[in-house]
Amino acid sequence: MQKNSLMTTRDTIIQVADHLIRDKGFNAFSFKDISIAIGIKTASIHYHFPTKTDLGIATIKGHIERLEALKAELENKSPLTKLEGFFSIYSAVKSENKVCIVGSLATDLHTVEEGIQKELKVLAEKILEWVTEILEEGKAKNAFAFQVAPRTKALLIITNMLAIVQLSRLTKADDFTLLKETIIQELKPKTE
Amino acid sequence: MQKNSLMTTRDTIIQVADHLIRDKGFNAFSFKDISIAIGIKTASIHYHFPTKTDLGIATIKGHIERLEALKAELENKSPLTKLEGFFSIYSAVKSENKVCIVGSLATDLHTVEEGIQKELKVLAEKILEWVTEILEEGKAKNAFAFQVAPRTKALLIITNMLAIVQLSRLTKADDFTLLKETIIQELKPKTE
DNA sequence: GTCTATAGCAGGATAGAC
DNA sequence: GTCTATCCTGCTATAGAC
Repeated sequence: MQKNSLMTTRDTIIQVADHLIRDKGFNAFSFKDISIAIGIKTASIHYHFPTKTDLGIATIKGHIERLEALKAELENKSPLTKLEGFFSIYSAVKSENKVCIVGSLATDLHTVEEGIQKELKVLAEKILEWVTEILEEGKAKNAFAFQVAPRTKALLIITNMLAIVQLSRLTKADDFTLLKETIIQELKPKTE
Repeated sequence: MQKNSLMTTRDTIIQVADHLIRDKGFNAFSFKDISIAIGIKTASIHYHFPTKTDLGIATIKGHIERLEALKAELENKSPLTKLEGFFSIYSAVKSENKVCIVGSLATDLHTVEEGIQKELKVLAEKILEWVTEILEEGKAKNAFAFQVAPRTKALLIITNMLAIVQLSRLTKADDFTLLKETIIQELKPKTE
């Protein structure tokens, strides 16, 4: 990863940290990794982020911002387009064989400071709310058919995505695409 | 966790390591943690397991053994009983607010040595095979109804379990039970 | 804002006594 | 099989020059 000249050093650090967390986990990445990746000394990283916790929080906040932006961008689109937009996040994750930030930090939850835990809970709730809304709208418009409560269906779909990027590191990378397409297919109303 | 006098020191170390990995992650637990938990010095742990990798491999092998034992124990039971047996693994995980060993190590996969990666792949494949078999049998006996291929349905169900123990650390602990019961309900054939 | 230098600590691992 | 003592490495973080 090379520092893009259009980005601030601060944002570049966050971007590299994000990739490292999702590739190796929060406890396995070091300031040295970032230092090497962007050609800056570790002491300089501390100027932008006094502690590793600060960097972790900023990384999660970045995800929240991008999620809000995606949601706003798709506001007037169809429920199916919205859901595909949500899935596109995980397609990008899988294309690099990384994992979802929520899954990565949830497994490390009991080792990170409270600031990170709190911010992660905000992100998880926002994801769950958005997918629930998409499913509710889809059902109301007969774009989707499912029997359980929208929030329950959202949990089922989110857990499918969150875990398949992890599990397909061990089974087959293709299993990601298989699940993504199966989920969309099963949501379509049966024409009888 | 206290050393049970009926267990060998070796097995006690594995048991503690397993809990630590699923609570904090492989990179966050230390020999010192085990040392404190069972009242033995870290150097003594190295007598049983020369390296941390050796301990990690032994921990995964323990899971494989218990999975095979559970599978054998349920061999002559109904598909529903088998599936509930599989879910009981995750109920136990969730009751301690820990996560599945597969998810924990999959997120750390790129930081562990090849021996651990290989053993984890064996475990993941065995889980996938078993659940696929249960679903195939259940469909053949009209105990379960589902539209997709058994292996695909197994992936959907396993990812639900694997991720809900992670995600419900952030949303609600009850979400685990909600998903478990929803999955069983949805598998039941519709009586029309 | 980035650097050099270093403090201070914790980790995995080993040697050798008992 | 467990102990004490220690090595070496890598980590987060800080001080102070430029």
